[in-house]
Amino acid sequence: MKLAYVFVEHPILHLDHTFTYCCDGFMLQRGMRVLVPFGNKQIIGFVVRVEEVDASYVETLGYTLRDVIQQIDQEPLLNEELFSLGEWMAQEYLSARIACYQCMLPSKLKPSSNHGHIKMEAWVRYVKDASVKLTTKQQAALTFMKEQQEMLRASFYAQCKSPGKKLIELGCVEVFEKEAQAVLSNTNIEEVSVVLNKDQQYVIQSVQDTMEASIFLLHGVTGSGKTEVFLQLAQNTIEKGLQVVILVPEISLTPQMVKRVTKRFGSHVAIYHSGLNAQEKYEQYQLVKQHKVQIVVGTRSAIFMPFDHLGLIILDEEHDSSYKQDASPRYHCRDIAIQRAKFHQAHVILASATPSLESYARAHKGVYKLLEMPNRVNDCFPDVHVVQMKQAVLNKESYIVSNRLLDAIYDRLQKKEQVILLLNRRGYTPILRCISCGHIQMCPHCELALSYHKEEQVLKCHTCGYQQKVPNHCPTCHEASWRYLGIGTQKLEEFIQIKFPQARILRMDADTTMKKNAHEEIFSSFGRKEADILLGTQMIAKGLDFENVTLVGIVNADAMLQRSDYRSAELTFDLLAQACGRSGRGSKQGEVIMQAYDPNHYAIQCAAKHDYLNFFQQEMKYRHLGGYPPYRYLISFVISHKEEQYVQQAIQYMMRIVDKKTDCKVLGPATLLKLKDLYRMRVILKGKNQQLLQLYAKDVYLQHISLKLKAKLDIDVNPLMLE
DNA sequence: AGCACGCCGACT
DNA sequence: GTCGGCGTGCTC
Repeated sequence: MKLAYVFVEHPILHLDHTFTYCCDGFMLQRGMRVLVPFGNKQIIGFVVRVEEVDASYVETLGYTLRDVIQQIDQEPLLNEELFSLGEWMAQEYLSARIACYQCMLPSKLKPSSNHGHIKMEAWVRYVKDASVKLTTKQQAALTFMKEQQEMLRASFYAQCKSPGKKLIELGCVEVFEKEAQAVLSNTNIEEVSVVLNKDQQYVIQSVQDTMEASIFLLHGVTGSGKTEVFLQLAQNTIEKGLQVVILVPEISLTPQMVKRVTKRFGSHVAIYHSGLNAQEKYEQYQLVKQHKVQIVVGTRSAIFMPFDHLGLIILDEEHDSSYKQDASPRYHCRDIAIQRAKFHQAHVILASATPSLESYARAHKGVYKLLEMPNRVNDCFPDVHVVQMKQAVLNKESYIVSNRLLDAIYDRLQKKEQVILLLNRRGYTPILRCISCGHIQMCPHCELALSYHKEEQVLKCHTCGYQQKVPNHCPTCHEASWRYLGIGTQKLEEFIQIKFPQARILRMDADTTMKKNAHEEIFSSFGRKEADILLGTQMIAKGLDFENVTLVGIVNADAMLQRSDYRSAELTFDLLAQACGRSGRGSKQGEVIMQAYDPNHYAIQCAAKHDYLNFFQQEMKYRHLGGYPPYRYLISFVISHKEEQYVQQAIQYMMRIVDKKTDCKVLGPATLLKLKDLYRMRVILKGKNQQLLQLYAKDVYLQHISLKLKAKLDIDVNPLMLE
């Protein structure tokens, strides 16, 4: 008797073990999907092992064996490398194995009941010559098909019209079904003769001269020509017959990377990101699996593409937090990249102008090889001015935009140069407060103030999406007077428009980029100089290259510093440094103006001086004192439920377990803000030994499951956000 | 995650 | 006396 051990489709920890089915009569292999009975439902399972046993063994199982209903795949979906990667992820991030396998596959191949069907297309192919006499046109059509062998039916009809149909009737040409395939980019490969500068040559040489597979940290300032280095190394790798993956944080924000790679490598490139629909993703996936492309450019999930001879992994903007998945399995793309590179003996290049402290610390210790590109291609950094906003307000200047920044904007408008204004807050004003009683309008589902959006005349919750009309009267004291506190992108736009009525302004934030391709439209419109000022949230600070931009204004440079997160200084520095990189990329000198209430903070000072190393050293001191990463590892546990008492209960059980653990520190329990009607509490384990922490965490979740508590437990290994 | 089984309140 | 609430437990 043949048994199949399968994981079922539900990604929950207490189903994270195999279920055994009889699979006599099926040709099953590890890595195939099957339809199985589960309770009184039929669901998808993922086979991990097939075993031949004798009938007597089945008696000892203690449960009645049921039969596999249907075999879904004829070939395994995952190879051994990806299989063990999934297992490793489950251990590393304490998540259900099936969740790991699911996130490695495009949704059409996912072991889950709601996977869509693969699109088929009708094709025709040549079969045989005719046994009867053909007309001249029919003969011509047949000769044509004989040369083509096969083609899309629609194209065949368009080409050969009714003689073609006759050939099908005669059986000379037959119709068959074939999976729809991605059309490869037919961009003409641009012949380039790039002159590399010294830094670029040095980096390329260093990587190429390193024989054993290594991890490099490429620290290159914005505008230092990193992309050209990637392209050269990719070229070199595919010439050796190996595959390349280039990872970017978000495709919609980095259209220029895609453009440059496709220009250079044309039809050798697959693009993979969340903007594609399920069919498109499936087609791109197949391109890699069938070796039709050698290079993939994509976001986080592209790291799971079915490579089988990977030679180079590039993680651009490696510090970016979108590399971390914020749902289970909470993996970091960097970890996966390193893991896969280890298997393939491939190089990894982590690149950033502002590397994460973790990566830079490792490079310092020699775990990663540090490569520096300290110079800009055009050899000049923008001038940076920090405006002390306290002083500006005392001078009776506007509290939104100081005179210094207004003057600079005026100057650029005169010179027909472009301006980018950054304000990390969307909406009109973030808070609506009653003048007479001080009541603040809150979200009914979250413990957060609602933001006022003037355009739509509504109050929005930026966390859960709740919306309501602005109430006429204060619900507490029934007065009809509101005060609008703070400033968002809508209000900034209005303010700037009043100050500069002739200026053409583009606003870019979550509200203006709702629909597909909105990012690209806004960027390309700005690139065509259809606007003078681009203003928006942090999404405008990343990776863009507009040579006519000579002024970047950061309206509230220190807003992020007010957050309590241990990474707030790092995030502030990153944002400011990235924003500085947007100015003066062309031939003209660039300028950056930062407005801050606390201009002496080292994050602002270091960003203003383009001094990463100084920032790194100061921030490391702070992390050392506070016992934060990269000196310690963290694992966070969040308990949530609609009813507060169940959260309390689960936390108490958890505290009893973690309090007994040695060699680690327990932080909390801390009560988090209620979000989406869920009460939440968090406990953090902190320690020097990551493996030990993971062991403890496993213990916590096993006990949590066995106690059958109502509250939900969420585990995050190496959390990036503690707020 | 579903879903059936099981024990206590408002209805014909 | 029954219909149905959602609490508890199981799924190879």
